[in-house]
Amino acid sequence: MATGRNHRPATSRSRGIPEATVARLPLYLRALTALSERSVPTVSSEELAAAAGVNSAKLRKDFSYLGSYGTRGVGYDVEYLVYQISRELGLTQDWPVVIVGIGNLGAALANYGGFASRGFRVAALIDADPSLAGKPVAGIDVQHTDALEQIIADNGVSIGVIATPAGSAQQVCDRLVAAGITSILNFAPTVLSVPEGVDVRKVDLSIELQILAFHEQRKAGEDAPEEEETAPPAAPPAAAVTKRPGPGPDGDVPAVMPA
Amino acid sequence: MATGRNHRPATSRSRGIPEATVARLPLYLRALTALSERSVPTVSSEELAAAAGVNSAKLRKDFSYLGSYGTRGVGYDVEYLVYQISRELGLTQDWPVVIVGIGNLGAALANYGGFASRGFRVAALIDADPSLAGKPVAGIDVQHTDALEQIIADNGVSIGVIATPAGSAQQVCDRLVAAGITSILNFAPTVLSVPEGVDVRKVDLSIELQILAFHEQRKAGEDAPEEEETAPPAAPPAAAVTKRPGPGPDGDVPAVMPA
DNA sequence: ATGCCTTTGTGAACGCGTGCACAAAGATGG
DNA sequence: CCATCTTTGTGCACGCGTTCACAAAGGCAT
Ligand SMILES: NC(=O)c1ccc[n+]([C@@H]2O[C@H](COP(=O)([O-])OP(=O)(O)OC[C@H]3O[C@@H](n4cnc5c(N)ncnc54)[C@H](O)[C@@H]3O)[C@@H](O)[C@H]2O)c1
Ligand SMILES: NC(=O)c1ccc[n+]([C@@H]2O[C@H](COP(=O)([O-])OP(=O)(O)OC[C@H]3O[C@@H](n4cnc5c(N)ncnc54)[C@H](O)[C@@H]3O)[C@@H](O)[C@H]2O)c1
Repeated sequence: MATGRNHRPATSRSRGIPEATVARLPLYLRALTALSERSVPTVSSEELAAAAGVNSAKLRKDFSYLGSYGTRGVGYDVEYLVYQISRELGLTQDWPVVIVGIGNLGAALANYGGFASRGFRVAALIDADPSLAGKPVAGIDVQHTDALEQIIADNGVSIGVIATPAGSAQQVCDRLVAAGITSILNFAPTVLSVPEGVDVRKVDLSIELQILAFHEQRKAGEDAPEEEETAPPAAPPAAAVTKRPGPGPDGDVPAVMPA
Repeated sequence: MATGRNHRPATSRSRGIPEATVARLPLYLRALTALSERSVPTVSSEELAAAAGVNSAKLRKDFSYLGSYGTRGVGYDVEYLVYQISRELGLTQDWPVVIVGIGNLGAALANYGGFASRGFRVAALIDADPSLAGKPVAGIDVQHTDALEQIIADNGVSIGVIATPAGSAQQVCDRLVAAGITSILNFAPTVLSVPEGVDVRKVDLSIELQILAFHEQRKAGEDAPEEEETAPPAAPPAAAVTKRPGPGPDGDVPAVMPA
């Protein structure tokens, strides 16, 4: 996932809904919404699971955390389930969101229609660049960072999106938190440190690609076991390479430099 | 994660590196690169773990899967570790990447500098819109979808990025796979079905926000324990007769998929 | 060399998530 | 009302991931 991972350890479970289940609820909701638009009245766990790309047993267990909303022998009422999941996710209310850093990515996010379609409303676009201030992006005037605190307070914003360069991310984060933001979606490739009670999720394209590259390399290595490294293994750390776990993934073993 | 979760179950483990560890290696690599640029020679697991935002024991265990690259009493050699992780992730070679769908998001991705900084090279930008063909984005001419297969074959591309609307994603995916792509990063809000051996990771902004909203709602609920449901819970499933719910319950989400 | 101090590497315990498999529940038909 | 069939809801087992805690390893000073 492109999704953040380390969330909250296990402070107090929110009424018994596992984090892994919460992460899948939007997936189910999307599939259910599609069914709803096709006026499908009911759906079985098997069908819905296929549409969401998960195991049917997992789906049923997930739903069991929400309550017994299905009918045995029939399935789940689509409309009813859409409502229940929406309510559980807090989508029956409107969530004003501020986007900070209106560059390439920030502008794309502002233009993204998928925002509004789920109860998220772009309350403001904020950038530190004075030349951007006042200019409209996606129909909303970009505002200067100076007004950040005021905007958040006036609109009761609790969710912020950071799309600034990595170097500014922590600073922006601190200001957002100080202003009352308690949930942050971070696109900058940095680890943000936040006080207790503030949720941070990160989206890091670079990490996703690197994970793909890892598996890609492994696939290639299986097909062609005879692979030679291009660059020399660099200098080992002085004289400390003591042991190696059996045969490495490929033949490359760093040369042990005699002390 | 914003990252996809369900990866490969346990087909054939890459000889000992857990998926969770692989997902953290880029994080370590980023922190190590920063240290390297500051010419820090060695780093302890405690320091590095803090920089990467993880538990130090976890970091040490992660590294133990790669081999014994540390020195007890001292720590890890930064340069050496950078190389080892880069090699493990397959970043010592160049990975040509194609981006399909050069709209708001695709253009932002094309302009993203973080691509090239890790060995990923944008080999081509592809879009179905004829009016885009030939126009330069981020210094690269957009090419029409017709040339997709040829581009992939000519450049030996194995990683593809999908940034088209959801409705086209599966179709684009199928073409990519048929052309030889074996790793896909999907930004479209759809479940892609791919044959065995093809890796898919998804980045879904909407899902991330919904997860944040869930926790946000819970925080609010804790502060105000006396909260009664605002909207009536809609009609229970009741009799599952051929009831066709015309106008859905008021709690129904708008849910309009952007075309 | 020897002893002390720091830090790694890892065994083991634990908790979470996943998936199987099935009993119970309800619908449906006779 | 009963039989049968479908599908839910879940008990249970298993494997993965996380974390603790500590012995071993190495550096460094004496
Ligand atoms: N573009 C992508 O596809 C992409 C992909 C993944 C990650 N990212 C990350 O997202 C972030 C933004 O990327 P981008 O391509 O849009 O960069 P960009 O340079 O185009 O935009 C950054 C914007 O942030 C503004 N900014 C800088 N400091 C600020 C501050 N302190 N307060 C408010 N605004 C500030 C700048 O004025 C600029 O408009 C970067 O951290 C990048 O690494 C981008
Ligand atoms: N913009 C965002 O911030 C954002 C965020 C999250 C997810 N997404 C998703 O990313 C995708 C792209 O978003 P966007 O805002 O860039 O949309 P967009 O409409 O601006 O761009 C889509 C592009 O894809 C091209 N396209 C359509 N069908 C194609 C096909 N079959 N083959 C090749 N190209 C095709 C279109 O010509 C267009 O240029 C969407 O699925 C969207 O839901 C976007």
